[in-house]
Amino acid sequence: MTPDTAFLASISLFHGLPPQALAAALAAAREARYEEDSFLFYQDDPADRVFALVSGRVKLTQLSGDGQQVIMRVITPGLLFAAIGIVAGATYPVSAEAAEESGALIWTQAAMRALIEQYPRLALNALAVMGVQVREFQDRYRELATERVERRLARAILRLASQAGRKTDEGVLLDLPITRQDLAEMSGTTLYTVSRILTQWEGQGLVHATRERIVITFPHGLVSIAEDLPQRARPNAVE
Amino acid sequence: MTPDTAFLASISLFHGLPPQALAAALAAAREARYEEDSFLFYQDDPADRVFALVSGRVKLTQLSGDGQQVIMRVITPGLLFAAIGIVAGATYPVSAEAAEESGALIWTQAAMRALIEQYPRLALNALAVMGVQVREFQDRYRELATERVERRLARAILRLASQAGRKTDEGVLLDLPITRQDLAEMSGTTLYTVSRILTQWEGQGLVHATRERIVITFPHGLVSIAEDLPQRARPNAVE
DNA sequence: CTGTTTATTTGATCTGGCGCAAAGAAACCG
DNA sequence: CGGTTTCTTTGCGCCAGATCAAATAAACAG
Repeated sequence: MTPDTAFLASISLFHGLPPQALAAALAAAREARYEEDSFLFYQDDPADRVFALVSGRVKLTQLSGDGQQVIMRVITPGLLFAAIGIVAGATYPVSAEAAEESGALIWTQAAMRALIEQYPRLALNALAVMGVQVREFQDRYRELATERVERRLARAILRLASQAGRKTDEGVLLDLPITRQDLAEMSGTTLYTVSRILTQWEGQGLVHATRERIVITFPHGLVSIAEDLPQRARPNAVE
Repeated sequence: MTPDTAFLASISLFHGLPPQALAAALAAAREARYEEDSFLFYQDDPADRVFALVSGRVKLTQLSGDGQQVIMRVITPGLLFAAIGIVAGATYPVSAEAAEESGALIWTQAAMRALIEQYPRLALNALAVMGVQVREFQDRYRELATERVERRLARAILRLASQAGRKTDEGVLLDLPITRQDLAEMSGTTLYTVSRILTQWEGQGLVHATRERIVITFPHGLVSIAEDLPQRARPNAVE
């Protein structure tokens, strides 16, 4: 499970870099393990490190003044996060919590800046990574401002499926433990509403949801809801 | 009104750069004028230029599939926007529309990349600019997911005041024409609700709102609402 | 196996704020 | 200046979805 340069090459931050750059990056990183429910860093901590997940799952959450929590992203292996740690003087806008036993590569800000100095391409890659994030949050912001809960939930689940979906004979399993509360925090609603919508989808044969486990049995149906296409029920579904 | 290097130095992208870098940047830019209601670029256009506003006002808006519009940012002179244009292969996530007659400096992607090559510090500055944006949208996303309309509207108005507020003897004037519809699109609600809340605030002596014009007569009251402090009405307000 | 904790469902109730309609009111234009 | 356009207000009905309460149900600890 010790990461190699091939692993690094799969991380968007390192795309297009020469082998010796990958080797240097690997040498500059340190690896750390985190047990379930432990925190990698907290919101408002000085952002002085950059992370890449090697194994496990990490949730990035933001807390409001009155204690309400929102899940910003779920990190799966191969993803870079806390990229803001490259920038001097910043603080983390979210907290990072291991949803299960996890391993991560860590670069200090100094190490990352030294790498950038040597391989300026890294800075452009980092800009691209940030750009994707700006876009994603603008999109999600608009969704939240203009769209119904059902559609937002469909999108949240499809997003999860795209990064942690595993094909089984029953359908696409979301390969991470996820509660109704988590889904609510990802789509800006309440666990009650999530529960009701899932029950309804279950009746339409779109998903099979049990405790902390979601299987998408008819992905096209969810896509229809997310995109607002007309027909929704699964063909042959028992109504 | 022709911008000089002093103007460039005030733009966050160019912070800490040596004078000759500013001169080079100025030489690499071209200036353009836009009349009211004209578009600088459209959402989903290839992002191949970076802009800095010299004069006027520009609205960055995002349109959803079914035609609903959201205002992402209001750009005032001295602000950099469309920074995503530095990154190869991206598209603009928003449209940019001149809210009044405006002037902007424009760098092509090629020009900007050449500058970065020469002054790598630029890349780190660009990262910082993007980082601020990621944070801002994450914050606003959470607000939208967890907070009431009244508070979101208070925040939207205070945000506008911080970048386009002008002190008058009546209070802080939002120095740009802004409709109820605009405010609704900035805070994720409808123009009806905005109108009602403003009327209510007017009664509490917090603001003075007329056609396309907002004066904050008791800023502390708005802050109280934005931060959820207890007392709200203006002392001596006529109820 | 049993008690406890954590997650889920479901009914009942309530309400913030949306959407419509219609009537001002201010700006704009020929 | 008179007609038109644009912006704003306000009453009214309504409903998506939040909130509350309580009953399962699944996992877990000892």
